[in-house]
Amino acid sequence: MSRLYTLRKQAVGAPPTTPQAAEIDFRTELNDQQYAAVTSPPGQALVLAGAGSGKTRTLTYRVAYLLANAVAAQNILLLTFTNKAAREMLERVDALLPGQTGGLWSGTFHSICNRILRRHATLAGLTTGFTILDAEDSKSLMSKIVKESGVGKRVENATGEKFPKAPVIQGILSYATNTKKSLEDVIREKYSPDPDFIHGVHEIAKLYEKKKRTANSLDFDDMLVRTLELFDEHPHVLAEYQYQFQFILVDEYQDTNPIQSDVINALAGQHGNVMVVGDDAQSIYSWRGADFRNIISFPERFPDAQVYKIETNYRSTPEILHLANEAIRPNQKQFKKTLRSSRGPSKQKPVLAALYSPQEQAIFVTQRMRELHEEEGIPYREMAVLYRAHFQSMDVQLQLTQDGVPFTVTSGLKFFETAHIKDFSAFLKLAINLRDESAFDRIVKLLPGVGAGTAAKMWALWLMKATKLGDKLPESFSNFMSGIKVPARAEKDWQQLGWTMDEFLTPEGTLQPPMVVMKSIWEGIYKDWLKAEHENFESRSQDVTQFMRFGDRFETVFDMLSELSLLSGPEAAEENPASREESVVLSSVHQAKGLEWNVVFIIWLTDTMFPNMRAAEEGESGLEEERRLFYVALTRARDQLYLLYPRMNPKSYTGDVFQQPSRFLETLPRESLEEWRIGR
DNA sequence: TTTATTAAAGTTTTT
DNA sequence: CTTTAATAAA
Repeated sequence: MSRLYTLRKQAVGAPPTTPQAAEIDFRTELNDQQYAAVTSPPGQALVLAGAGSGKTRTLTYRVAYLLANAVAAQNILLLTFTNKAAREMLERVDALLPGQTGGLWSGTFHSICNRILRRHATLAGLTTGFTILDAEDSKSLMSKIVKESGVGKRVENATGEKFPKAPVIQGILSYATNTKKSLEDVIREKYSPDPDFIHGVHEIAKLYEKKKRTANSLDFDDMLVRTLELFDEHPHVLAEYQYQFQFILVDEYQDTNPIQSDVINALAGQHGNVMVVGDDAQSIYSWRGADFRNIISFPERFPDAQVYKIETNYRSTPEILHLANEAIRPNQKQFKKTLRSSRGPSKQKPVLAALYSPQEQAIFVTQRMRELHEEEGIPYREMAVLYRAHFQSMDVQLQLTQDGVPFTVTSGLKFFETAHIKDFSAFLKLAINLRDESAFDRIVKLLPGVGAGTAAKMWALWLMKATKLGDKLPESFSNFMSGIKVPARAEKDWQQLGWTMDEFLTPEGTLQPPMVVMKSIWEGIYKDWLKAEHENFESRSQDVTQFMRFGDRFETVFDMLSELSLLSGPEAAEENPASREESVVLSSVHQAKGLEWNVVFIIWLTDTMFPNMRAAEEGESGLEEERRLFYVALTRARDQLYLLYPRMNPKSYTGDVFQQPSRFLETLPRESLEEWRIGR
């Protein structure tokens, strides 16, 4: 006879009992609204926190509060938008309650799901060494499928219209997955209602799915999908996690999409202790399936939910806040809330300036930054340039370089996405997952005389051998590889590669630690390839050295790779040594979410760029999202804000084009702005 | 048939 | 600047 023995519910509402808890005075360190949210009883809670209102602080103290009330760290799950946000929050909790966060799970949905899948790889139909396809990997896999299958050609012949390219198909599949809509609906809505198209994309999707399974690899969306499948097929696994995560906290809830919502619901299970924090006005990821109505409908979906509002803004000057409030006002769909500034009036009103050209805009930004730095002593790291799209930062980058102002770009060229770093890590990926087609392709195409055709033939052979081996490491890579034919001029390199990969193995037949493996790759083969391939060998080899330093932190190649693929833009940039120095930040508005600076320049505020023309064409909902994005941009600034746009856009072939100022600028109250006329 | 080279054109936002 | 398309060469 088994017996159910229930542990008493942790008393969350009870006064602090541990000695550490006594040291945190929650009442005085938080304002009334924050305090109410932090001390919320178990159950569902929605915290609506305006921009700059101490959202992170609230979440941090909530975690501390739970810990202080004898909730064990391993019973808490903290879901954040970036891994960096998770790390920072834990550091802050650790400052409040030193050494008590061990065992707490935190990170993005993707990293948490990845962690779960690694633990139950076999149950999920994978092997422990499964690899992750980043956006580029899955794109090239997809285009390979389109070419190989001939589906594109066939559909084009049948319809006379162009078949979508790999990135478009990928976008369609991903959107369908994230919104849980049917593929058919999404194609109709986003592309074409033609049955030939729908059928074609379906076919591609199937082949793509099959290829991923054969390759023992997952793309980003798969991490969530496969976790949910795992829970579905193995209820005891789900139960284990439901039991573990007694308290779930979700940051940036306004940007969660239906599939992420499913993950939350699955984990919350019976206890339902879920606190979600967000701001509907800052929902900017609808194109990734997020729906801000999620946050608005939360109280309806969970009738017992407590709702807390946090409305005091500690970040911005009243002028900036007033501007932001006015900017978002035209949006019909929003929670009404009044953000009050806790600060006194500023000495510098927000500035609006029209520049003649993008170059002049860049000169203005650079010159003003240098002034603020040299005359007012504002550190460079306290200044940022924000824009709607990466390419809009090019002029500024050029000018900053010319004038010797140090800067970091948090988007665009991401350290881990540069060709040489991806090449380098492909060796590692292949070592832990012999079936990784993307990695194989990448490596093999580095050989002289090997292109797509030869690579495909080699892959067929390789896969057969790997399958025969059954996911174990070969005893000798060189033997394993010797049976595969390569073109005459690649022969020497191919052999060398085999010998190099032999060095990956320990005498016991397991994989060496990351540093040993990476040294082999570098010394054994990649150094020479890189030297032959690129002129700027020096800077690229420094990147590789930096990458090896990153890898040295991990005990196994497994750990290293699973972390690697999940690093997002801003955090990946931090691995780049240049970014740690004192430097100005250039960032897309999306990536600036959750960050703040003393001085913010928003550039390219013209009517085709911001709002983005394509988004504006989507109608009112598209425009509202652009407006929220503008709101996010404005509320990043603490003290000084510069709104800039060029009057003229010089294009190479059509000649100069006049620019309309952004329609968002028209609704701003003039009395809160200072217009600067720019002389030359 | 496959690879290497050269010319041309086009760019939202990202875990 | 980066990716794709067209052409030359092996």
